[in-house]
Amino acid sequence: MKFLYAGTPESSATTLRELVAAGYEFDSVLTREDAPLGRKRVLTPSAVALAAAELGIKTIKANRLTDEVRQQLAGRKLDAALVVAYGVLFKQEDLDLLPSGWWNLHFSLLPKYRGAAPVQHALLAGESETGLTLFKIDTGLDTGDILARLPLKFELGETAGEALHRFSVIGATLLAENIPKIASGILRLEKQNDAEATFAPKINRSQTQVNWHLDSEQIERQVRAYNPEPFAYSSYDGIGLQVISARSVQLGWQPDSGEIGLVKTVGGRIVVGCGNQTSLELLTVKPAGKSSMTAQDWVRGLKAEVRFEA
RNA sequence: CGCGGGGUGGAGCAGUUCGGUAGCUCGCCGGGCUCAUAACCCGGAGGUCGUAGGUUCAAAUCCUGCCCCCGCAA
Repeated sequence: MKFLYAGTPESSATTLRELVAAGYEFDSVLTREDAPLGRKRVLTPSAVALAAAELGIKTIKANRLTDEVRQQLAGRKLDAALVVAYGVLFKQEDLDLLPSGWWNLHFSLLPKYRGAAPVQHALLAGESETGLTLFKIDTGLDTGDILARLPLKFELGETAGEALHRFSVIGATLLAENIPKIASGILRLEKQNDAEATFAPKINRSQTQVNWHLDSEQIERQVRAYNPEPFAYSSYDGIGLQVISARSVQLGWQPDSGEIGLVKTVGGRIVVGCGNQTSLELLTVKPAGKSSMTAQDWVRGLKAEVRFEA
């Protein structure tokens, strides 16, 4: 049985490493093409490409399956593919290439949170629980028939990055358990109920600015969901500031509507006034142009009182 | 050459415009006060001012090259 592994980001690379460490072998890896990254626009391979190189697995880089890529895949006589966050939809002719099918590990309990950012959206929604779903890929967006589901709880204060890493490790064991089934072809699949579907589109930077009029609990969720990418941010006096970590607190200060966005120090802790008389304690922060620092350090260097643009 | 911010005792900042040997808020060490403390008081250690070179009687501060960190944009 020859398997292909397809994926792109860090969490997918984690799953790949775990599987290989557990003794599973892949004929080849499919990942996105190198992309220009950072200030210097250096052409950078994806996390999965790096992992594959490290593990010595043949790598095919493609942002979509062209005829050439299809020929390459066909030439390798693959049986099935495990897909973890590859970031590309497949056409029927792509799916037909592999006799035992393409299987996707998705980071939610489908049909909820279909799309690119399921963990982030589950956090935003304040879910205490989400999970993993392994399904057979069809031409829709996370609409295929389900082979296995595994519910998972978020840990207290967990960020999207932390959850993603944890889930990708657990995901490797879920895949490992099901690889024999896929290989045997003896499968019992369950259809998704499309009526219950919800969507988790890619996080857009325009939505990550903190709206201090919201309840602090809601803002805390955003801070966690947008960490480590792209981070919730706010600004004051034209200076941008990323909120790396924060938590909703009750410290006896009930900010009125005129104090929304105001930064105060209460008992040595740095607190921002939010909507409905709630307040958010800033823990770690990164002012534009600076490295990340504790909120205390940030305030220590300020010259005057700060009020965030709400 | 996409735009921009920054590198000053362990941390965050000031000082750079108008050169004259380093300051603030913390942390740390020691002592005191207190039932006690993240509070307060007293004392102390700790800095090649990113780096290389230049100008000058004198450079954190002026000039030139280089390195590193970061925000935006992509």
